[in-house]
Amino acid sequence: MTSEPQSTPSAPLEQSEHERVRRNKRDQILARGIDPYGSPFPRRETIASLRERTAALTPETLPDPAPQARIAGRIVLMRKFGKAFFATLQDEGERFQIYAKADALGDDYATWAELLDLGDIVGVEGTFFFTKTGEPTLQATSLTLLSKSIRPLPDKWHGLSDTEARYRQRYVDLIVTPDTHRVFVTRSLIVRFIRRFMDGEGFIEVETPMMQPTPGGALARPFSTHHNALDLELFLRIAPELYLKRLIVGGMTRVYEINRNFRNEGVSTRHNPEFTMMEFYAAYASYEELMDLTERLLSDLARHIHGTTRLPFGDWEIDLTPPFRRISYLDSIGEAFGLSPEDYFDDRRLLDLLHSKNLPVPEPRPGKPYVALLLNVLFEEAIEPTLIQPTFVTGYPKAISPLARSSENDPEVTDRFELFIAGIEVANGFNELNDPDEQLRRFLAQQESRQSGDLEAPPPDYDYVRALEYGLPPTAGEGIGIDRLVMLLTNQTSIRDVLLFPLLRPDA
RNA sequence: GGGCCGAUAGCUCAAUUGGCAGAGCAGCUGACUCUUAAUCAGCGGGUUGGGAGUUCGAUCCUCCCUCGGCCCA
Repeated sequence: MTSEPQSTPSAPLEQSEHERVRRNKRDQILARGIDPYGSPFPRRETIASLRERTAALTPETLPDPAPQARIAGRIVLMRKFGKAFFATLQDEGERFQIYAKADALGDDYATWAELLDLGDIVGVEGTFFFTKTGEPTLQATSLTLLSKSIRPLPDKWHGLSDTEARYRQRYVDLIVTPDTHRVFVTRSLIVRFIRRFMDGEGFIEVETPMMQPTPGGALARPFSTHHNALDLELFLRIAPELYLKRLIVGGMTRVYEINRNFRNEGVSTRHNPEFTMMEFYAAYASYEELMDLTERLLSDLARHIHGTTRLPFGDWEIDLTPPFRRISYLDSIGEAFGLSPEDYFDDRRLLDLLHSKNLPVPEPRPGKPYVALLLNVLFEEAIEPTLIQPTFVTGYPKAISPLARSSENDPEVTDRFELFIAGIEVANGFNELNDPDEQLRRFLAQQESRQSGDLEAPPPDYDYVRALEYGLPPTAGEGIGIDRLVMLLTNQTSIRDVLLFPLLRPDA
């Protein structure tokens, strides 16, 4: 994988001066018999480890002989003098200063002083010491070029602030924006913690198809694809729900899956066409138990990540200390607009209300009871924006919950909750419908909406109905949006800032 | 899909009532063996996102297009 001595750019005329200069330096390095794309650098210590190992030392307590170290990283700052230079190496987001001087490195010194650039990746072996300003530093006894960088890095002080460039060239963003690196490390910690938590709650992690012949489990338009060998139309899943419940039928009583869902819809600061969800199902449990579990998960998670359950998000401080507030979907609307329970499903009354409050009147949609759409406008306009502190909303009307089981107390509503934090929907859970005939009726109703033009209504999944016919135990299930959770815990107000590679149109 | 804003050197940003496009960093040359956004002296670097129009003259005004951001649906 080493290159020829001569520069072989794909588009020579488009090379910047910087790139020409760097390619030229690379060639000079080759001419001196050094591979500019060096071999592995074994037994390298991370900068974090070196820092930890020397944290307790001071210039007065520096032992003799001083500690030796062997580190590697990208040169992000360099200060050259005539016969010596300092460079700052970056490794896993951590920085460490190295010092190289002519009388210690001999002939090599001139090569490196002349031919190293910002952005080059080097390995350094040397002796730990403190400079006279007290900076912990590694004085190089040998220096190895591990990879020559032939493109200049962004401004060492201002970094990369062009949002588009940060998303398109995330690798550059990760090099120069410490916060970006921090967010994605935290994301990893969050997912790891959630897995450990779920394992501890007796769930087992499973993986179900991402490519499905019948997309289901949510209301959304799918992406479609094609399997050549089987000549089969397939859909990227919009949810794993129907497969996970098949597993409950099969006797796995507690399962979870953390994986991608794909929904063929627009992008916004809260939506990306592919996003990560955790879905989990617990046989014999109720949605109330899942609310309790969710409270424990989120508060433990916040403590694990932040050391506290209070965390900053945008202009707010979110308090994840349990218990979370719980409100009723219908009653919260009723209270906000002075409705009595007998008005909740009264089209005329709700329409008058929308007009009098100057709220948008929804277009009727096939297969959806109009009253549900009216209620939804009222909820989204008046209630959702007020749900800053974590709040469980319960008692959703049956009409907008096609997979949830009806409540025993009130057949018009379902045993369902949604969790809102900072106005963002973070979780959605309910007691699962386990009556196969009722499930089939709902599938067929959705098929009718589909045929009359509702592209979000999924087609019937007859095998799923068959599974229910074998008997699904009473089961509660929940989905938690991982990206949105990461946003909350890392104080990022755009989902693109918690996705390494958010979807963008191809570069012009 | 609609509204508003943006795209100028590798990066971060200026500028022009429409008149030779600038700075800092980065780069190059030189000086410098404890700097840390090193410093000092000098030098080079531009299809002003793409296209069309108005004009003697467009980075600037108009229109179309591309990409992005924010808000709304």
